[in-house]
Parts: sequence; C-alpha cells; structure tokens
Amino acid sequence: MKNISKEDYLSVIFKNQNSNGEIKSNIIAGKLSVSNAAVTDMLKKLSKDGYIIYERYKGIKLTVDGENYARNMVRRHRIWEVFLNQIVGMPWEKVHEEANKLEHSSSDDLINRLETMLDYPEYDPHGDPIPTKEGKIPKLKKHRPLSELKEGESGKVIRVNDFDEKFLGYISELGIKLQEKISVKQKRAFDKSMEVVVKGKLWNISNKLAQNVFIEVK
Amino acid sequence: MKNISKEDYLSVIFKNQNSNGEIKSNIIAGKLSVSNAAVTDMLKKLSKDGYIIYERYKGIKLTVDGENYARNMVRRHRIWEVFLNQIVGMPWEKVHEEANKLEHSSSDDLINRLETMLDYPEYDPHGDPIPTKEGKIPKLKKHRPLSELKEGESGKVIRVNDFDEKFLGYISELGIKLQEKISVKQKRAFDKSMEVVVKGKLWNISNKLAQNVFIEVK
DNA sequence: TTTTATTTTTAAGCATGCTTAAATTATTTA
DNA sequence: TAAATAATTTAAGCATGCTTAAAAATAAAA
Ligand SMILES: [Mn+2]
Ligand SMILES: [Mn+2]
Ligand SMILES: [Mn+2]
Ligand SMILES: [Mn+2]
Repeated sequence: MKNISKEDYLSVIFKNQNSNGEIKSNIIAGKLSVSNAAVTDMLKKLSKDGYIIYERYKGIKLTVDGENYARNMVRRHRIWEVFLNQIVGMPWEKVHEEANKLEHSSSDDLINRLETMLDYPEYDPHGDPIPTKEGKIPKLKKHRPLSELKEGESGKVIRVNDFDEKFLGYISELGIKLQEKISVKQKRAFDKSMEVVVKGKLWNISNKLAQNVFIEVK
Repeated sequence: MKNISKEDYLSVIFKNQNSNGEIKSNIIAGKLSVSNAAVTDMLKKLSKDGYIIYERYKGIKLTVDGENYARNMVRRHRIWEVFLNQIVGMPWEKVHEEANKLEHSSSDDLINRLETMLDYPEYDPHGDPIPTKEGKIPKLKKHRPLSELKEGESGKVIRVNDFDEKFLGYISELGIKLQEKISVKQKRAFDKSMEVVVKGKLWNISNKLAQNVFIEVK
C-alpha cells in the first residue's frame, strides 16, 4: 500500500471500533480532522482495496486484511514511541507526535530490529499494549478513569492518553507517571474537580484531566 | 515546508550542482526518475517559494534559503544512516533506502538528539560528510575512483557510492569497506576490468564497480 | 552558417485527498 | 406516526505531482 492517508484511516478505525468492530464515519472525521465528505470518499477507496466492508449509510468494519494492516500500524507507532523514549531519551509527551510521522516511513525490518533492541516491550510509554509481529495484543489490566474514583480511594496509574502533549507535560509536573500511586482526598460536585495526593503532595485537578488518567482496578 | 517531493528535489539539486552551483533540469529528472515536464513544473514552484533562482531555458541555482534547506536534508539523511548502522545494527547496504524515507519524517529535535547520541559523527557509513547544525561540511580527503588507479598502485577506501544496495552487498562480500586497503594487480584494456587484492585475496572487478569505490590520494 | 539533434517548456489530462454546499437517508423527539 | 434533527453521501471544485505528446529554444554537427 504505502499511503499515509489510508494508513491513518485504518489506524483510527482500528483504535475506535466498538465491541462489534463497528465505527461511525462521524468519529473518523473527528479523529482525523477532515470533513465527513472526505471520509466517505476514502471509505469507498478502502472498501475497493479490500480493507473494509462498507455499505453506504450502513456500518463500517475492517476486513481481516484491514485489521491486520491496522494492527501493524499500531504496532509500528508504539514501538517507535518506546524506542524514542527509552533509547533516544525523548520525553513521553513528545514521542506520540514524532511516532505519528515515523510510523509511515519505516520498513518492517527496521521495526523488528527496534523491537529486538528493546527486548520485546509489551507496553508503550503511556501504558498502551504493543501488538506482536504475530498479531497478539498483550492484555491490559482492568482499569478505570481517575475521574471515577471516589473520595478516599487510591490506586496505581497504568495508562494515560497520549495524544495531547500539553496534558502529558502538565501531569508530569504533578509527578504523575506510570506505576505512580494517586489518592483521592476530596471531590467537588460543582465542577467535578478533585484534590489528589501524588508523592505526598496535594494537587487540585480538573475533571477533564482526571478522565485521561487510568487507574488499575484491584 | 514539509513536502516530501520538494525536499527530494532540493536534495538532488544540492548534491548534483556543479562548481558554479548550477544544474541541468535533465539531471534532476534522471535522479528522481520523473519526466522533464514534471521537473519544469516543480522548478516553477520552488522558484515561487524562494528556494531557487530559475529562468526558463536558463540555469537553475539554489538561493541561500534553498541551500540551507537542502543541506539540512542531507544532514538528516546521513545522520539517520549512521544511526541505523551503528545503533540499530543495520548493514550499510540497507541504510540509504531506509534513510530516504526517515529523512522526511523527523523533527529537527530528533535529528539533534540522534547526533548527540552518536557523538557528532563527521561521516556517514559510506564516507560522505555530515553537515553540522550550523551548516559546516567536514572536508573530505582528496580521493579518486578506484577505476583510475594504475597497475601496481594501491590505497585506502575512503568513500563508496551508497545508492545501490546490490553494489554495496557485493563489495562487502569482497571484503571492501571504509579504510580497507586495495591493491591493483592488473588492468585489462579491453573491458577495463581489474584484478585487485583485498585482505590478501585476489578478485576480478568490473570497471563499473571500480568507478563507485573511492581511494584516498596520498 | 545552416541543418540536425538535444534539451526544455507548454498543453492537456489523470489520480489523490481534500474542501463547501446541497441532497439524501437515518434517527430522535414530540 | 409525523416532524425535526443528525448523520451521511453526492456534487462540484481546488491543489499537488505526476504523465504523454507537441512546440519552442538551445546546442552541436555538417
Ligand atoms: Mn501514541
Ligand atoms: Mn502511546
Ligand atoms: Mn544515502
Ligand atoms: Mn550514505
């Protein structure tokens, strides 16, 4: 294939499909910041290429080929993230954007070499699982958004959303990182913000922020 | 800018300009494997963008902006090559093609990090000089093609052309690499092939091959 | 210098991936 | 169920980067 746009569409479909493997064209347009018309256009092409099953006004679903292609794109992306973070020393808030470009520009051979160098990591720097060459996806421990914890509860961070550099930079300042323990001291009903303790320090965080940090369920 | 095609055109112009900084549209088409019409098209755009000075049927010359942009592309390419070869362990015959893709897909920040990791290399795996961040280009020792050596002469390899994977794979089998000594035992006038000794072994090599290996002039 | 060959440009057209505006279909709400 | 709203598709158009074929300019040969 070798086509940046198509690869991006497939990744988005893969990452946002519901439990039945379906997705609305709506969502795709939003995630890719393109018009709905552009999505319809591309869906026709992906369908013709055999990557999705598509009927107008009906659902969108990846074929086996499409699923494989998309899973491999996610693999590329996350292996690059780990590599940039661990080997190159790039902070976790910058690797997502950089990986978004590199994922389209590297041979499978290179990706496999990076993976070997990294000793087959299972998770990326934000806690997302890395599909193996064979297509297996490591299990994520059960988790829920920090925003859903009640007063008095606490738990370990095991995943954070990685698409907003500012967000990641900010939570880093608060000391929030993977495996770090967070305790909820107080919740304010009026704006859903909460007081949390990280490394002995007390912070007030917004609901929006808390929705993007995920805590392991024990 | 961020435009793969334009970046490729600029690189080709930079790498193939003559001593007066000029180049024929002809050459560009050849190097990029596109039609002459495509080149004319792109020259107009590059000119409008301020990267080249261009007058129809007259010469083509990089502006200062164009020269800077192009030099930086060469820098990106060669730093990736060193990185892939030294850190990732990819053989020298594969790094050129991989770098050709990566060079368009990495931030300056990433390139600078790679350079730091590599401790500011001056030459790429094929002996080509790597422009610094400031635009300085390390001097290459005086050299000439192996094909021009006379019978009985010998010398050290200091550069090889890197664009043909097959060629590099083949000379690797002969034991030819940077810094390796090669002695010319015999030259055949009829096809310009030569008998050379590398690491004590005698090989017959074609003129075409010998034109792509460069020997230091003492 | 005149003819011939080569190089470069123009012209017309095509595929890709977008856009906005209008039309159509599906879903929700009353 | 009917009307209103939301989602999706179609239509027309634009920029980019190519193509081939024909025309024009330049360079080389006779
Ligand atoms: Mn990411
Ligand atoms: Mn990630
Ligand atoms: Mn190269
Ligand atoms: Mn090289």
